[in-house]
Amino acid sequence: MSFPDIEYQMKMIMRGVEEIIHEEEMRVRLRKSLDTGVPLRIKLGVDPTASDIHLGHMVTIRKLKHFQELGHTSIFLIGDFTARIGDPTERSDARMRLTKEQVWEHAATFKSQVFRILDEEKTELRNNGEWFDNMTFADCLDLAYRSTVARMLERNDFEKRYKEGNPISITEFLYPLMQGYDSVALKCDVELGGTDQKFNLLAGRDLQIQHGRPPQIVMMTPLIEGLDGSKKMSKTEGNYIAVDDAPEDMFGKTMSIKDDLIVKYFNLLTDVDDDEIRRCGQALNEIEKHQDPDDPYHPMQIKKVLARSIVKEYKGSDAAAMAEAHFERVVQRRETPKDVPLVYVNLPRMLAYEVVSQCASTSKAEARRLIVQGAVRIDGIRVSDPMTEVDFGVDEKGLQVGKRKFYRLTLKTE
RNA sequence: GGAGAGGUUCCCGAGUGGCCAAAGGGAGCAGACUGUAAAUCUGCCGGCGCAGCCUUCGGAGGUUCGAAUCCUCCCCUCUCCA
Repeated sequence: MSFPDIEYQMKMIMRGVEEIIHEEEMRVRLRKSLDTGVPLRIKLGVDPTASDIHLGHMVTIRKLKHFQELGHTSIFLIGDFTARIGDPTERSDARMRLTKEQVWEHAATFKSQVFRILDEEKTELRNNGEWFDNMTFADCLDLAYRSTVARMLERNDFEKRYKEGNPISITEFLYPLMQGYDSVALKCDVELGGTDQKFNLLAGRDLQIQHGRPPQIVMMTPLIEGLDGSKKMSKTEGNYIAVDDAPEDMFGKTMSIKDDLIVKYFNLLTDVDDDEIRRCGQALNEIEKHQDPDDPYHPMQIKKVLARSIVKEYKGSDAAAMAEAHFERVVQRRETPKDVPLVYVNLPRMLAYEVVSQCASTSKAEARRLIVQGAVRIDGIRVSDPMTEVDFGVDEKGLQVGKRKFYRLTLKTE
């Protein structure tokens, strides 16, 4: 196996990396693999605690991909076992325990999402149940012996929870050790993670040394802010763009990020080259010079480029183009989208709120509110009385609820 | 094992016998505005056959005309002592 020269590799690897421990070790490792022709082993572990992979995960997954493209061995580790304990990172209270079944369900959907980006052929897909499932209690004690309570309490998450009188389960103390042991078991040269993972990542180095192996290099990527613009993108916050989102949603959600985040998103989620990103950043700092909406450096145009490249990466160019057209049509021009789902109704005449409740699957109270608030249009005409009667004749009726939900209604005929 | 504190609607958190479907904040939704699904402002924010009724304040019983609020038992969490 041959690899590109070290400086080229470093450039690829280091893009968007916030911290590396240690850069010099990385060079030494790369040198060695270049000399011996043996690829490095790069690990990224993800616990299947939820079924959606979102762009926050993709920052590290894309990094894994970069290594893969350079010819190294990318290991995607599914934490099927650790998911049942829960990573205490950034938690303010103990996690709910998941059952084995839930975990496997999530894991299955993970794979399909991850391999949109990673080359399945070249990826070493592992799960940590491989070694943890068969550990004896004695093995477990041996692992626990490797650290101390004081070390654990050094961690901010724990210290804070402890001080605030929130519960910390003993198993959560075990978590960093388990993640670290993954690195021992997989003989990792490098482990990737977000900056919030520092403690867990470093645990891997300690354990590797204790097992007489060279410590892994730890590479941390920045956390990416979600749609609310301040909190980190996460399932819990609901501020995320999911890999499985429909192309239009993915595009629209990207368009809704704060302007300040554009450059960061470019850096971490696209392969757009550095110079171009710099030009965009420059333009965003001088908005007054780019007031013409057709100017390619108008903030909205820049954001469209971003949205397009993100959607393209996961859904392909055609879908990206369609998503963009959809955005222009529905959001910018406030027109009805092209593909409106057809919904069958059972009765020839219904009250407006019943129609809304049925189609948009809201409660009836919610439907009434929406109507009163002016969110509902039937055939383009705003309906403001929930008790308005709607007749379903031969023709379809168009229903709009809020800005983004559209339905075509037609009477079900046997 | 002993002593104390606490578990409230999606989340945080107020409420200690009727005025409580339960303050306030966050999230969410809607309207206006906008390059934008941003920001801001305004409104909504348990359900239903909706001026009324039903379900909710860890769980199960009980007291009372009436309970998130009082009593009993149970479950869970935290703190201190051992």
